Amino acid sequence: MSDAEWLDEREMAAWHGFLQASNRVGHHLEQQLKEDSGLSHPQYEILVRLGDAPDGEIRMTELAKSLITSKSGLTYQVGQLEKRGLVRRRSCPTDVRGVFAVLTDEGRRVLGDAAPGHVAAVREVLIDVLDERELELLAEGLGRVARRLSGEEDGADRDESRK
Amino acid sequence: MSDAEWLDEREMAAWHGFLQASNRVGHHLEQQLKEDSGLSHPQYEILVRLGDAPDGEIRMTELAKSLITSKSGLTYQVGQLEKRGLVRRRSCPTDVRGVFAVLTDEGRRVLGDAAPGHVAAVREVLIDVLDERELELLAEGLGRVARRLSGEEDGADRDESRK
DNA sequence: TACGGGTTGTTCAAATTCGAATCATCGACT
DNA sequence: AGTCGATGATTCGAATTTGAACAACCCGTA
Repeated sequence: MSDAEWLDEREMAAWHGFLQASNRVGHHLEQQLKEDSGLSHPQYEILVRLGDAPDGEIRMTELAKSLITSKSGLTYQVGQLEKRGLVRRRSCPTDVRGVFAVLTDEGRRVLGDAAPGHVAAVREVLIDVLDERELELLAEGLGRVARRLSGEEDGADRDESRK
Repeated sequence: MSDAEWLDEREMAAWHGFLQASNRVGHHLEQQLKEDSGLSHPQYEILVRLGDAPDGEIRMTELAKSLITSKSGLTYQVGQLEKRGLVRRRSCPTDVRGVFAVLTDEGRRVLGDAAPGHVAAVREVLIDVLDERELELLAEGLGRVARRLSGEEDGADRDESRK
């Protein structure tokens, strides 16, 4: 790992690009979603997970872990979605404490309506701006970065660099 | 550009990786900063910009544009920093409406204290996880992505549906 | 000089986020 | 069964973000 204490030209460019892209892309998509579907990005993500899940239902905690929000944040957002009738709560039969978030028909419909536009936006601002090579390495590299931080130590690769 | 309407395997991986990495990295660094320096990431970024600027001062609006926050958000954060004595406000001599945010000596000191740890964290979670090639393409690709969204139309190329 | 459109920064209310505290329950172990 | 530590989800308050509304001001132009 290069020189401690500072970043060289290229490292700086990568970091800056990453930071800027994160913010701008996030912002842009937030707008796009809210404008086109009246959904916030967190809400959209919740619907997507539920849409992919078998029976369209997932336990709250599991949902919170797959997303980035805190548990309380999820409680809030699911509450919002419930108000709009896009999601329903169902208590878990085998564990009284447990709660499933369930995608309603209406929720599935709204998700279906929102998805194409969102995907198009993602393509427009990110995917189509990158070439094959970049896309490939982005997926690989950032995937690794994300995995590192989620498991915190999934031992994926024994890279000794202790910290 | 592949098939409209959806993302193929690799595109999906790139998008997902990007999204996850953005969130996780952002979160992680937020924690690191707050823990080590008592600064939020937005606050740290304000200090950095001011630190790089000549005389350590920048006009509010310009600062808001370089960051991602709204004008009111900046007003709030600068207010917070002012409370801690890290930043001072100075009204612009040539424009009564104008306000400069100025880095104080204390602010410069705090920034100096915070920077090494933050850089180390950035290196740990992002830079050192990527290899040379990835770093190169990340800088280039994401730089392009960010530039696209900031200028909104830097004349790169006419953006018809046909990217 | 006076006009009018655009700028500058702040204030305000509403929405969202987080973390700590809370409450009830689960599960393993004695 | 009975106890104890961990877990699931919510509630609460504090901090933050945003957009709209606002007040004051700049400047080019007639």
